[in-house]
Amino acid sequence: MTWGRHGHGPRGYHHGNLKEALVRAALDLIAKKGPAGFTFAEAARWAGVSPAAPYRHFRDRDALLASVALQGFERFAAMLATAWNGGKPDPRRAFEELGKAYLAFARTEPAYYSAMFEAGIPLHSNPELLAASERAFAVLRSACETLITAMPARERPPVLMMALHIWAMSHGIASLFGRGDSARRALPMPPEELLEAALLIYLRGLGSSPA
Amino acid sequence: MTWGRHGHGPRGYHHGNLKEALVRAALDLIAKKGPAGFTFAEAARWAGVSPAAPYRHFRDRDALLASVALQGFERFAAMLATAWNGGKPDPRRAFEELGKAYLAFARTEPAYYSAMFEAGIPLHSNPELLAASERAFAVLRSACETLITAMPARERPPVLMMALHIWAMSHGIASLFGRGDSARRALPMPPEELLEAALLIYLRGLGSSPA
DNA sequence: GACCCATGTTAATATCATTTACACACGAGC
DNA sequence: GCTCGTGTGTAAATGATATTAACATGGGTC
Repeated sequence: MTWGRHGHGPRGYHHGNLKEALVRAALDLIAKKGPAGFTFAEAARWAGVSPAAPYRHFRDRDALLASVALQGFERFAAMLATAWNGGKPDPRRAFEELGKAYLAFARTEPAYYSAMFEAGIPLHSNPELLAASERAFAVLRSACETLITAMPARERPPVLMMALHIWAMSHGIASLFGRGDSARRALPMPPEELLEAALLIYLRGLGSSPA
Repeated sequence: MTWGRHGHGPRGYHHGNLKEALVRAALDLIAKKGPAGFTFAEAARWAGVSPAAPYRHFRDRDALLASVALQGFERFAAMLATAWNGGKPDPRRAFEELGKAYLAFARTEPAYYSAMFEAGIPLHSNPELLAASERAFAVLRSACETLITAMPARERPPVLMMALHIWAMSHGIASLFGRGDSARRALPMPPEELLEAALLIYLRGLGSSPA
């Protein structure tokens, strides 16, 4: 009962999958023209339905964007969790993988990333969205927790602070330098290395590394 | 020859200051409804001219946005330079002031900040804009240089890398947590403290701080 | 004092978001 | 098998927007 609907081939009066198709269409359009260039009507066209059809599934344009962001946060959390992999083989290496995964997501899924962080969607207006973003952040936080417990008690920073620092650094690098073609600035090194170096320095600053 | 033009009082056929008035109007509108909600027509209305008038001064909507961003980068650079103040009274303290100034700008001038970093304007399409952003970055970079020269030769990191790290961290905190009302997340501490702590840890990680 | 050009205006086109009234179709119940 | 109801689409209408083209104004120049 699920077609694919990319504009080819006829279909009945009912689409069968409009909601999902619209999310995918939004992704493609955002990827192509940025979150601002994305248009409700064009998403409908791409899904092969009339301009009014999307309103049966989303209250308005922002609701569709929020849906994209929600799915984005879910995949983001999953990708981060996979990279962290419970801290194996060892926390430090897993932590590096986590950082790489963060940038990889921003680079390979710029549309999701845009919807999540740049579309200006108020997280607080949507409990599901907020919860999904919390789940993604929780991965980072728990990774920090693991790293912290491996530190001498005297050096342990507040978990939340450390997690926020890591997140801010990752997000900063991702949004300033981490996008494929629309990178805001030329870099002397790939973003991954920049982040890796930052994490090393930061962790050393916490005192968790043998000089 | 410069009025104020806020919709009050008559004016002749010519405005006299349209270009500047439009930039200011754009600022107000962006502040009020985000860069996406800003509309060319509304800016014209606010300036008291017909919807077509702005086209005499800006190629299109994006050009106006770029103008706002340009002015933003200029003020940003000036504000950062003032905060850094040549590294006085001493580099470490001045560096902290620099960080605070970064966040203060994002908080007190969210409209500029949005136009500069979130409106999706391609820096490369506009040499002036690129140059202005370079000037702002140069302040940060030169501050890093000063701090680095004060470090033991053995510990000195690459200037550019350090500047990029600081910028990314500041930008990350500013965009994730640093906006007045639209803050994306509740924080256990003010953004300024979060950034200050991050900078301390980072600098310690570089080895520039006496343990 | 006539003219030019920068700067505004009006009018027109095309596209959007969004709403309302209407159409179809599949499934529940008979 | 038939009928009705609800979930999904469609068509048409409204009001706003971006952008362009043709026309208007008026201050400054020669």
